Amino acid sequence: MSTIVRFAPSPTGRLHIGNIRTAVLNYLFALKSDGRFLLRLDDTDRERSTEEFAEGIRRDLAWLGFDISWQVRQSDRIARYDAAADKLKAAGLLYPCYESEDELERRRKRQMARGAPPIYDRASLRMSAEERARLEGEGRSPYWRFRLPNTEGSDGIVPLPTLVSWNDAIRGDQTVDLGSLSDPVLIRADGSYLYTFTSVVDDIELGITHVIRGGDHLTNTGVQIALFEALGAVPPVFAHHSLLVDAQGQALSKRLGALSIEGLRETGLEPMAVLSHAALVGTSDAIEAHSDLASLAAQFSFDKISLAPGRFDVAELNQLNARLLHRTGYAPIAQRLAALGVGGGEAFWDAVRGNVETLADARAWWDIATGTISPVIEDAGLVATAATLLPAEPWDETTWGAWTNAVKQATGAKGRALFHPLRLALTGREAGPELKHLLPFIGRERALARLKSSV
RNA sequence: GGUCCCUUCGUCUAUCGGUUAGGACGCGAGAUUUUCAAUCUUGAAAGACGGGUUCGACUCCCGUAGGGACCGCCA
Repeated sequence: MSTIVRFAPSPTGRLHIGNIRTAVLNYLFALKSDGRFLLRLDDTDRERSTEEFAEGIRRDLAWLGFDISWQVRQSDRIARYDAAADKLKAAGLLYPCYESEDELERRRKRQMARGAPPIYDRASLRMSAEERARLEGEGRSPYWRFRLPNTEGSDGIVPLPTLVSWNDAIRGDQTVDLGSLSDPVLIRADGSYLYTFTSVVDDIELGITHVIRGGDHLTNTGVQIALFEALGAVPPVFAHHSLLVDAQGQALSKRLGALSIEGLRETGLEPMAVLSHAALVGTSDAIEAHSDLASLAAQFSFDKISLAPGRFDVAELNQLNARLLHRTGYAPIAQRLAALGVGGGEAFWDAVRGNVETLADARAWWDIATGTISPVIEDAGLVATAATLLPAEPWDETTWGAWTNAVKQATGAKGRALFHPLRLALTGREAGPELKHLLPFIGRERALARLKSSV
């Protein structure tokens, strides 16, 4: 059986680095096992899901370089959920409940205050048919709960400890006690379905073989395994990775806009830098920039994924991005450079690539070379002398050496005393690419003007 | 309040009872660049704490501390 995995975000917000970690882990596993990757938009929450977010998610994934040619959305699959729900109702595994949300909330708080677990007491399950009829007569429409199989040996109502276990591809043997959980709500009072249910129905019908998701779903998995079985299906393999925390070790908040993929893209990061970091953080592999997904996939393995929370550090991501760019040749990015208005072709890129953190920095260097800058005159005398010694054009890579030697002879300056004032006057910057490479792009006219800017 | 998970150099981690505790990033130094940045080489740097078990513990057990997840008519 060939591998099928899915990434199932809900279009209630933009993707952030934590989501991408889940996405890339799924994607790499599919790639490595020659399987398929499904993008499933979990949009059953009508209140919060929007088409705009759905579009944003697709854009983010496309930018990252995922092949998202196979997509489904849960809002298109309601008939499937209806059928599965009917099946459960017929088997007496889905029962109507009539408490209001407020009532449930109050009840939970009371239980917590008493130090008791906030578990639903199955009050509606104990209800007589007459009572149900009366409530419905009043116009109350029920919401529906799945009756967890945790009453073996009891009266059928009182839950008993019931362990569900599975062998997690990342965490090893896991168990969840269904006896300590509430019967999950599967259908809202308005008739819409909840994730716990739709996810299982889809996983069954779309033939998902591996569910790779965050550890925040660990308890869901216990419930969902019971659902798979209630629907007569064999559960897929589950793999729960740890969640990401920020550089301070705090939980990654979805509110942090800068960590959205959109935000990362806007700051000029390369997709492969983001992907490399997302795939490698919290694994035993070195965090280094890979140039393509295939190379990341080649070394993917569940047992390399740590159980401890992964630490996401933007500074590290920037570093990764810089290193990726440093070793990127001209051809793959020629178009993007042109789009940024960077000229000079391959020679210019080779001159500056060691000094860029993002591609936009190449534009900054192009502007420094060919635009208007504010020269910094550190040593007016030396700079003035240098101006008079500028060779005639044409200039090439040997010009810098010949010129600085002449300046050295004339002034006696050498080393830092010679080069630092020249760099400051020519570029206005403390650090930068080798001037031997940059000087030809500045050209004699601009160089002369910059050197003479002190007078 | 309950259940579950995690804790090794600054960071991400290797080790699955016996190691000089290894690697990667970052940091320091050297080389190179007649300057800087980039690049290359190299160095420093670690088992949360307290108890056990054992000839021997980073590794197994218990406790403490810290962090995380879940306990929704969210996903």
